[in-house]
Amino acid sequence: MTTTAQKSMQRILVVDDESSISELISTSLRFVGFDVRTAATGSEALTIAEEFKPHALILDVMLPDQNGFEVCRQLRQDGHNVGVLFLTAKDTVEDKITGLTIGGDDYVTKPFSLEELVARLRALLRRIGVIQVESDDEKVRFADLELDEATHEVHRAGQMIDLSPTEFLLLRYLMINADRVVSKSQILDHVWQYDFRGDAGIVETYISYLRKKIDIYEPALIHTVRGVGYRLRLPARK
Amino acid sequence: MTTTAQKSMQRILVVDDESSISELISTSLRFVGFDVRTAATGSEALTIAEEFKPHALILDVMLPDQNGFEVCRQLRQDGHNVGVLFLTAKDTVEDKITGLTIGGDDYVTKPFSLEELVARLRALLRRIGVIQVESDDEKVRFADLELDEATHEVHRAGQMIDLSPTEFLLLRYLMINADRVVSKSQILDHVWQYDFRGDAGIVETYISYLRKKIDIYEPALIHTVRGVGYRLRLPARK
DNA sequence: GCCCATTCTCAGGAAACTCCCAGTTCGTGG
DNA sequence: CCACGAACTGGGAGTTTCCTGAGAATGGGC
Repeated sequence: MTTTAQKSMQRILVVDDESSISELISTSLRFVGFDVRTAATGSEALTIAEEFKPHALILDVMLPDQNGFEVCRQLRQDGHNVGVLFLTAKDTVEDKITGLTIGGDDYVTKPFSLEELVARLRALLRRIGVIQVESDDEKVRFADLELDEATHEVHRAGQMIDLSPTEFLLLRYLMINADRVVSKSQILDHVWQYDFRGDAGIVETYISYLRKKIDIYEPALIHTVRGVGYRLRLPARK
Repeated sequence: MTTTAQKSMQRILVVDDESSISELISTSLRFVGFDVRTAATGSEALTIAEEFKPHALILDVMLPDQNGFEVCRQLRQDGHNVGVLFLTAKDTVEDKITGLTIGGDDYVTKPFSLEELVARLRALLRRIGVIQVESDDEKVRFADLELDEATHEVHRAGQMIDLSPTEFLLLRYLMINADRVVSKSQILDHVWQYDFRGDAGIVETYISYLRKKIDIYEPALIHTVRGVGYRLRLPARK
C-alpha cells in the first residue's frame, strides 16, 4: 500500500486476523482520512508499531498468537503512548474489558457498524489528546438540530429528543452528510452492523421513526429524493 | 485498441464477460474522454491492471472464473489504490451487495443507462480524489440552469425545480451536450436503460415534461431541430 | 424470570413515475 | 394554400417506490 501519508494524518494500526474485517475497517478509515496499516497477529502488530508509530490501535482481543490485552501491555511497556480501541465478540465476559478502558481506551463489540466504530475512534483520539479540538465541544449541528457525541443527546429547537441507538446513528449519518443525498444502501453500509442481512427496506422504517420524532417540528428536515435516497435539508434554498 | 492515451486521461478498466456490455460501456467511456481497456475474466483483469494501472474499474460481480469482489480484494492487496464501480443484476441477493458503498466504491444495477453509469463513475473518481476538483463542486451549469449532482437539485433563475429521475437524467444529458443537437435515438441510448424496447416517441413525452418545468421561464432553452433532434441553447444574439 | 425498549419483517395503501396512445398542432415542401 | 409527416401534449393504465402501522422476535435491566 502506497502510504501517501501527510503530516496531518492520524496513523491507525488495525489488528485482526480476519482479513475481511481488517479490510472493511481500513478501507473505511482511509476513506475518512486516516493513515492506516494492518496486522494479522500480535507479533506482527508489535513489529509494525515499532516503525509506524501509530496514534491508535484497533485491536481484536482474539488473535491467533496472543490476546489483544497482552499486545497492548507490551506496547505500553515499550513506551508507546498509544490509544487502543478493542474489538470483542459480543459474548466476551464484560469484566475482562471493563478494567481495560481506564486509560482512555475503549471497546466495540463485533459485529459493529462503521459509523459507530469511527465515532468511537475519534472520541478516543480526542481523549488522548491526539486530535486538537478546535472548539471544545463535540457536537454536530444542522439548522436547529443539535447532536451531542459525548452525551448522546439530541435537541431540536431547544427540545430534548429521545432516540434509540439506531435512530441516533442514522440521524448522525444524515447530519454529517447534510444537504447531500445518501442512498439507502449507503445508509445500510454505514449505519447498520456489517453482518446485517435484511434488505434496505429497514431504512424506510427508521426514517419513518425519525420523522415522527424530529420532523413533528417545522420545517421538515428529512426529505425523500425518490429513486435516489434521502437528504437532510432546509427548505427555500437559494 | 490504439490507446492514444494522453497524460491527463483517466484510465478505466472494464471487466465483463458479455462482450456486448463491455463494448457498450467502453465505447461510451472513450467518447467522453476516458482511456479504456477491457477484460473478460477476473484473472485477465488482474494481469491487465498490473501494467495498465487503472484509476478505476467497472467490474461485473458475476464473472466466469471468480466473482468481482475477489478480484477487487486481490487488486487492493497488491497495493492498487483503485476505485471500483460494481455491476450487479437487479435481483442479486441483497447480502451480496452490502458493503459496496464503503470506501468510495459504488454499484450500478443491470440494466443501467449510460448516463447513470458515467455519472456514478465520475462521482467515484471525484470521491477517491482522482479528479482534482478545481474549486467548484459537483454542478453542471448552462445559462441560468444549474444541476447539482450531490443534492440532486435543479435550479433555474434561482427557483428550485422538482424533477423525476428520468427527467433529471435527460436534462443532464442535454446540459452536458449543450449547444449541440442530439437525436432522439442518441437520447434513448444514453438516458434510457440499454434494454429499453419501446420507441423513440417516449423522448418527446419527456421533453414535453421538461419544458413544462424549466421552459415556463424566459427564454426557452430546449429547442426542437425538426427531423434531427433537440438542442439546448440560448437565443441567438445575432 | 418478567417487563419494556428496541429491532426487524411484512403487507396494505398512497403517491409518484413510466410509458403508451390518440388527437391535435406545427412546420415544410410541393 | 394544401397535404403530409413530425412533433406536442393530455389522459390514463400499469408499475414501482415509498410510507406506516401492526406485530413477532430479540435482548437488556430490574
